[in-house]
Amino acid sequence: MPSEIPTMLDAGFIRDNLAAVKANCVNRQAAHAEADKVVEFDDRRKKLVSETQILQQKGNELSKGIPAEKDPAKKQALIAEGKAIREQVAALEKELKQVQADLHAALLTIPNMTHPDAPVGATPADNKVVSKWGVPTKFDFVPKDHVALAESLDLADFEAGASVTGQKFYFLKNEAVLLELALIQFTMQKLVKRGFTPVITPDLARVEVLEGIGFMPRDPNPETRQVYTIADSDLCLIATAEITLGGMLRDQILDEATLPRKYVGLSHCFRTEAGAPGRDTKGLYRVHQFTKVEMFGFCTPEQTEALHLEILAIEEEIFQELGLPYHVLDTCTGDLGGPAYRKYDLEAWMPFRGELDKTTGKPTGDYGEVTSTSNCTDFQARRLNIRYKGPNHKGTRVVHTLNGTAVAVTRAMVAILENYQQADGTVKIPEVLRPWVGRDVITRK
RNA sequence: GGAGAGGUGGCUGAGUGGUCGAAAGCACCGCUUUGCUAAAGCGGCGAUGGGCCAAAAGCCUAUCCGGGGGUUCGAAUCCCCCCCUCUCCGCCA
Repeated sequence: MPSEIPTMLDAGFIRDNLAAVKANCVNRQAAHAEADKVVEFDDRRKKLVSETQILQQKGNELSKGIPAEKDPAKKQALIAEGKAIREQVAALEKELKQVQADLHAALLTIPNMTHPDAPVGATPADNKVVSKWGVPTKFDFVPKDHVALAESLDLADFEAGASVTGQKFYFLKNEAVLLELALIQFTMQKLVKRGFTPVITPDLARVEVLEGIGFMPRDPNPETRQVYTIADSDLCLIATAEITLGGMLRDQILDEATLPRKYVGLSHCFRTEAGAPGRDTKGLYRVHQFTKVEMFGFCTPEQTEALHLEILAIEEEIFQELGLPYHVLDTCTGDLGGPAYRKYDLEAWMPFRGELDKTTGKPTGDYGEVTSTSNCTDFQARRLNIRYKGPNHKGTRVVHTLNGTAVAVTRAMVAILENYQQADGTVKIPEVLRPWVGRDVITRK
């Protein structure tokens, strides 16, 4: 058979664990998941495959005999018979192709399985706080939000961003520029010391790579499509370096001795923010383009849990060293994306998020997502066709992939500006960034 | 962007219509020989799907020579489209 279309979950796995898969789909709020269809299509596929193979075998044997046949009449008869077989095979293959396409479409509706300890729940409200660090910042003066700070300290130009590119684009200026570069340096240096290989990735990638990671760039509806596509090409602007870092090793067979492989990638990220119209319209919290340093790991199933916790620990360390209060959420089943087996979100304290206080009319402050880390097990690697070979098993096995944000610059900047502001309107620079920013405080020009 | 060359197993590389999944070499694994090392000899060594088997081992079978389509009883080999790499030229940060 022509090589199978790589699938997200393995159809055989779904067949063998149908009840568990269906229960998981319910927990994941995947109402449109078609697990039964997967089994049905896969049955038909198998049947067609073996029918085709029997015919092909017949045809192969026949062909083999033709050169030896000396009698011209008999030879012609054999050729005619071969022709008939070829036509039957072609018909079966056409049918098979359709079934494979149906199967693939059904498979796309099935999310990854879920870590047994992940909280079961429907909405973000069911995410479970698993740890907390620091104390939400209190001010003994009237604080400003980061937009006001950026304006008074001349750190960003949102009007110019809107004018040149559009709403939710921005120019960074002055210390904000140095802050971005400092955040990159701070995290890169840390990760390199931890054995991560630094990478600067392309900011664009092919549609197939996006799909392999779990994005849906072919979403025909521009109202819901999450990524920007480049006209007249099969390229998209990447939404995260997870896409390019995962794609980096696609179609490769890795040596088990080289696992786990850990990379830290720098890229720009582009997001249409479809489905979030009117949310967080001001400032840097939700923007169409930002810079991000991303961790990405390839490992064996045995290593996957430890690597996930390692990535989470690094994310926590980064925010501890930045001195930003945060908590960590264990993402509930209903809030996990398709590819994630388990996901932790790290949310930093942001004084200007949250509900408006009814008496003062001012925000009460809330935690806002700054980084996250997902263990995608073999979900992405199966589609990207990334496998490994080792001495203790025959053939190849699919690797596991994990990702985590080291720093998403704009979100970190929101947290820094708002938490580090002082009564005189200046903003202190977190200690660990000072060597790269080159100063201790951001002051009025 | 223009002209040319080329994409074959982990690597090098032969193969231009039929016992070719593919010579040979390297690498790798096993065995033998040899004070050790080294070397030599012999053997093994691709992926994916399907089937047999309780399962593993093993066996059988189909498909895969950059990707897709076509011609043919039969394609690595012929034709078309696409992608990629290399060389030269042009352009350019």
